[in-house]
Amino acid sequence: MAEQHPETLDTLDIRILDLLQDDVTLPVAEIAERVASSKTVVWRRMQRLIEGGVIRERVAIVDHHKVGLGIMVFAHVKMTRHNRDALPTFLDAVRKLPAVIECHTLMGDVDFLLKIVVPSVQDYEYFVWNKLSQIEGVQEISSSISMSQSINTTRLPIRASKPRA
Amino acid sequence: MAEQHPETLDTLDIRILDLLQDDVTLPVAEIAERVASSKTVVWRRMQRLIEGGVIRERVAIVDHHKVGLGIMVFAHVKMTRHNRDALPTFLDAVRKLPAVIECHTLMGDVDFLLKIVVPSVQDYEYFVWNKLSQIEGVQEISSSISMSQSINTTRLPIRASKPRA
DNA sequence: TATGAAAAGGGGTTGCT
DNA sequence: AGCAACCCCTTTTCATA
Repeated sequence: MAEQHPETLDTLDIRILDLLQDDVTLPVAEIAERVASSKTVVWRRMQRLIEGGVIRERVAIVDHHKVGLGIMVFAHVKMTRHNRDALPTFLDAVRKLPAVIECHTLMGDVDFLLKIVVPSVQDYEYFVWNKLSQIEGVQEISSSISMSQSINTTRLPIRASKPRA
Repeated sequence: MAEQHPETLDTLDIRILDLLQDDVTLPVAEIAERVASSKTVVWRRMQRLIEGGVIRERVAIVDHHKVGLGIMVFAHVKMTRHNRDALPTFLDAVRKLPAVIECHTLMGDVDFLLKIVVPSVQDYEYFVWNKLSQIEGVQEISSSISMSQSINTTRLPIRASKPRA
């Protein structure tokens, strides 16, 4: 397991992150102005946030409609009961499918929740029959098409970390 | 409705997007080298992609564990049948809840799928009772905690747009 | 009209105080 | 922590095909 415990973030860190979560292209000087601090301080904080892995990555977010990936689907995948060894196998297999942009292990009876993007419903049908259901140990797949994403953000609501109870 | 039809993207656009989806901080010169093109050409393409909205935004992705938002939950929300006017109300209300980072309208009987991040299970309990279930028209909420995110990327698998059939 | 080169400007980065 | 110099990258302009 990687170290993923909360870092100690003060108000300044949080305000910097708030801005960066909206726009990484903001000049350091402007961030400094907005958070009422200095260029040097903000720059050093940003380095710490990046090196400490608080900022995992800085990326371009692409509009899925604009690139012909109009269909977004959530697929609940249930695995056969007696083959728990198949879980890593499933993850390896699913990692090779670039249409799968999220894969969550859920508590409860549904084993995985996948978020998938494809060009069309036909493509999704193909994907399910020829890719997903072919993976060993997959027992049941139930799919829900997302008709619209009224909220779809990468922005996390960061607050000052509470001291551990 | 905003124009969201696929743009015509050639191989060069796609290769640029592939790099930018991983790292927006790459210098134009280096992108040019990697895609075997020139600085000027790549720069102009990037401008078009940004202005055309293909690149929706350029953001910092924050590790939710590192900022104390260790609990990620998917909530299926079912609305009361006879109050379809409540849908926009629901969306407005949910937009005011920063813990909700995604809200999808699904086909079928479940009306909404929400992705929510909170510090702890206790916070989620509070969130459901005092926020989510208080919204008018909400009939039923069923929640699944994500135990782990083995895939969690913003990267879309972009291919050359097929001509419309 | 699209490209390449090169100049000009701004911002990131570093070292010093 | 602040300041300032430096260097690199972005952005613009201009010349060319």
